[in-house]
Amino acid sequence: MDTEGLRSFVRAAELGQLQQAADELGVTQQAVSKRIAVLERELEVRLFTRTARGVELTLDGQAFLPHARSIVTGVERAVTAVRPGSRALRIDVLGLRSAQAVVLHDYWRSHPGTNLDVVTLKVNDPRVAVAAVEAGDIDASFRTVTDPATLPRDVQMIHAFDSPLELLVGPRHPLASARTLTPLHLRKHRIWVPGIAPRSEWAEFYDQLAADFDLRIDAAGPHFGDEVLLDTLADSADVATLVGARDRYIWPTNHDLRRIPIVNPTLAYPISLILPATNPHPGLRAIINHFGNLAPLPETTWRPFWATTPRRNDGDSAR
Amino acid sequence: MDTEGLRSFVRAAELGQLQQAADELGVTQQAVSKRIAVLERELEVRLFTRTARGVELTLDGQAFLPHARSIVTGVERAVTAVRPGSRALRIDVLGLRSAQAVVLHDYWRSHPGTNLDVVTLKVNDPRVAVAAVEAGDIDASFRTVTDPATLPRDVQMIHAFDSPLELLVGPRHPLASARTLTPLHLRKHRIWVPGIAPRSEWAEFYDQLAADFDLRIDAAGPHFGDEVLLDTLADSADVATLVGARDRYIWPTNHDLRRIPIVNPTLAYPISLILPATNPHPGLRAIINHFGNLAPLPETTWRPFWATTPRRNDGDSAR
DNA sequence: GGCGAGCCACAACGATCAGTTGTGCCCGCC
DNA sequence: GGCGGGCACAACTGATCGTTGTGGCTCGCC
Repeated sequence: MDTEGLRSFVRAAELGQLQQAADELGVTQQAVSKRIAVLERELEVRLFTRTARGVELTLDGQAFLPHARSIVTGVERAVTAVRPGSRALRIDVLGLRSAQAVVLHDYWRSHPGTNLDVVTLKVNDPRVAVAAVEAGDIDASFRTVTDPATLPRDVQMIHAFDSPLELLVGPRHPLASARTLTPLHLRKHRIWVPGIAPRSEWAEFYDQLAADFDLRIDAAGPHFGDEVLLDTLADSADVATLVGARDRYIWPTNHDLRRIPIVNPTLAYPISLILPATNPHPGLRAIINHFGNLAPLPETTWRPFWATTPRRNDGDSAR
Repeated sequence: MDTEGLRSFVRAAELGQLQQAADELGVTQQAVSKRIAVLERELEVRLFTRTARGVELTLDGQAFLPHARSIVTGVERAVTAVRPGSRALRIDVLGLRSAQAVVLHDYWRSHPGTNLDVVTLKVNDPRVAVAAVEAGDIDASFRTVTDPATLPRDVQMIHAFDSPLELLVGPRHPLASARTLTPLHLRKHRIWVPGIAPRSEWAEFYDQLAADFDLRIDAAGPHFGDEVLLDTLADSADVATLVGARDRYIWPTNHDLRRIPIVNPTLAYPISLILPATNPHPGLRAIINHFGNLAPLPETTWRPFWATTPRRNDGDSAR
């Protein structure tokens, strides 16, 4: 099916004449007539009744019209999503289940019609993200560089929001029945956080966390996928892991895992946003404002060093 | 833009290989490669990075994919909407602002995903609606035949719901400040209901209403459109009209019109549904059940004769 | 390092199709 | 009856689609 044919059909239905539709579309009347005929042959249905003064929708045509309209507008949206220069707001997230994606989804649901495209860089390296922002391939990235001094002049990083951590354990784990936990409760228990690249910001985060609270965090080892992780947790009586409270990890009900909030202090993973220092995409401002609507964390919240030292270009510069 | 190209793109993106996508789609790998190339040329953007083991989405490809998906599913929905035999539930209403359309819209919003097409027959004659139901062009019609005996054997009419009437007046009308009215209050006031075809069920309805309550209902004269009607009402100190309480007539705020409910007795226009007596569209049952959720009217409600005499095949036969 | 397997792109070809011009038909209107 | 507006059919041409054949590339294996 050809979308030009659909566009012709929609315009012809709206104008009631093939002739006018043809003029608008910059083709001959015969071409529009042919396009409609092709559409009708494809659908094995008559879309218009031809009259002396133009065309009129049949019942099938009436039923088809709204669908055709939505396809045509869908095509327009699809084109603007990638059209260089005038493309939709494009933001890089770590994964579609991450807290970042959840927050973006919340924003999008409360702002229907926003032209927002959520993508994930193939290379898991904040420097690549910075380069992509600098090059304009993406408008913003939810990644973190722990040393803001390494940012190019035309790229800035701002604090987006904090993601409080929760303990995720299986039913046989000794902490499984707790309603809340403090970091001190986690001592001596093995916390397994697979798939952390060495020297990444998560590696730094967990290193600091382990040092500050004397925890046993096992951040080495490969990650065989969420399924394996969840299966392991469900079966184990002594392994737990940490997840973001806003993450949307969906596990099958048969896993019977528990999420237990950690308080006194709350442990926050700071989510940053990398964006151009000058002329960011206009749609970004509303999203950054949206971060302010998220439930704030307690004053006592623990954060890694790079979120407690002053950040370059924080806050106002993006508004 | 060709929707087959979009379908190929979607499948290739999902499978990560043009080859596999080609096999599934029943064409050669080269054809899929070409389709993608055409798409890329059209969008002036690279959608895939080609690797030795297949293809991988670029950022632009990631941004484009969900849009392409929605277009492809839109095409499928559009086709099933008109495909004879397996088409969407198609219901004829008097107009998109009528109470019937509002109730259908309510239903559709509370049952997302329902394949529902709302159409309007061009010829405003219940006999045409009956014929269309009989022929299978539509699955049901919100029209009324005042004499059920005229229905063919394989077509039935059931009572759908009642639409209580309200008075619609401009600010200068003497009844404009009333909060509710009884039919007796309407005596001596001119009620203008344009566009009523002689001998139609509305003509009968208003004739009976005028006779039973001694009202002055002017149901003759052509209808020049809702805009003219609303303009006239807004300016006039002595003309009023009747509208259904569930209708969704949207008027510009500058019209400053008032809707005044009529009670003691409530005046109900009965909305009927014409549908096949045997094997109605399976989706109809849920809609008919939905009518039961509407707020019931008082026992004392006034109705025209054809709604107070026993109706053929009422109620259970449709369940 | 060489080689085969798997995958994608380019080339050439035939069939089909889209759009153009020219023309005829139909209907409503003067 | 003649005219005007609008749509459909016919014939033609250039573009396009899908096919077969082929080459280049990368990875993994011996």
